[in-house]
Amino acid sequence: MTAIENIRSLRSDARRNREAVLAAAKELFAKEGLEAQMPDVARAANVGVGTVYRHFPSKDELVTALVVAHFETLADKARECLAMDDPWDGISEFIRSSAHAQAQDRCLCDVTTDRAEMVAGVAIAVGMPELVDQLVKRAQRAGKLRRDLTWEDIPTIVCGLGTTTQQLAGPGIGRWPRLVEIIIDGLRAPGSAKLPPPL
Amino acid sequence: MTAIENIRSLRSDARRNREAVLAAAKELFAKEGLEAQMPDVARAANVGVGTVYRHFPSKDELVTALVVAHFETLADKARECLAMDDPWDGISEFIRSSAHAQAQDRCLCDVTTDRAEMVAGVAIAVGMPELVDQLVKRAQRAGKLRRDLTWEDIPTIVCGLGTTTQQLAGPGIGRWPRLVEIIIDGLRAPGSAKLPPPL
DNA sequence: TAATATACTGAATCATGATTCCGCTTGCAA
DNA sequence: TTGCAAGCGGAATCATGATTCAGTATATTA
Repeated sequence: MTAIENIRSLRSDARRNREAVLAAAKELFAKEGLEAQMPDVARAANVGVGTVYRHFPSKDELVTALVVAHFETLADKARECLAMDDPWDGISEFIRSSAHAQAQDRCLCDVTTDRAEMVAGVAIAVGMPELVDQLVKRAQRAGKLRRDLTWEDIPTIVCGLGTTTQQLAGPGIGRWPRLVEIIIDGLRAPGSAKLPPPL
Repeated sequence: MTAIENIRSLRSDARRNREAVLAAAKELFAKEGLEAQMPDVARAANVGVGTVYRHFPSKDELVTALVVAHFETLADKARECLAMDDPWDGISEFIRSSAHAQAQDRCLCDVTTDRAEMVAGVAIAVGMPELVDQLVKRAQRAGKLRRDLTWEDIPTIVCGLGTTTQQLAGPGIGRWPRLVEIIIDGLRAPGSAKLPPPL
């Protein structure tokens, strides 16, 4: 059930292959979403299907591994944002960067829809809720963020933006980062500074 | 390729069955998304699989029929909103109601991701772009809506909100309509009226 | 009400993709 | 340098779910 236990104990070639599979999977799933096929992952990693399965007993486990990696990175980003001087820059930057990550990874989008519980579990495991809550509270204390926002609203906003932003991109590609900014701007506390009305 | 041509020319039982299939499909797909299975649709409609296929040559066509129905309704809603006295009430109400519709229909969410071109085609066919553009321009002329918004931004916002709103609902169910309001509020033109800061 | 074109049913068939499995390699400890 | 446990490859197998089709039923119409 569980994937290979201790990576250190792996034979050198096995370790190498494992990395190759993860890298290939990350890229392929990002591009094609959950639809990406195991044989293709194997091919992309220059490895047989069997090898993929040796390291990740099922497609699900492989996907989960990717999600875990993503959230670990995201948690780092959150800590980084928490350390920024300006609390507003903190959350806004966090939202911005997670939305971008989401928008660049089709699999992440699919997964928040089709494997919601798994994703929630991973997010909790890396301490996301606390981190985001801190980002939110901090910005609110500073009077920069709308008071009626909860940390739970953040993933919803991020996923929503990232997800559709990516799909509907076809016609208006390049326009979506702007949309992210618009939404972020809309989250400011009513009184707080706002860019002057454009044009 | 095309489904049954002239509904009028159908035998009475055929017409009845067709309706039953559509109704069953609408409900089932809304609940289970694109994953819903044809045999289940048949069962739900009290009909054999063969009958489903007689009316809709493929799952794709069935789904398309549902999407068309949805957009026809949405276009009506848009026209209705265009007729409202206050231009701001117009788009905001339109956004609100489409987001809700989206949030209530898992299939709609799947489809905007997996069949983006088809959806775009249908939307264009019912005249959505023009309608939304009018809603946007009208509100902007009245100074109520951010000037940096394009009609293309609206579907992105609506789909994003609706989609994730629905999935991540588990924990914070009941909180999502509020989120829609927050986003809508963020779309106001910088100067225009805004509710006083809550609490 | 008889003839027949329409429609219906659902078991059987197909297609797609995940997963297994077994004979062959290869890193590495002795 | 050997021995062999750990790994590998990839054709074969399974599972799932869409789609077909041959036999049967029923509106319709003359």
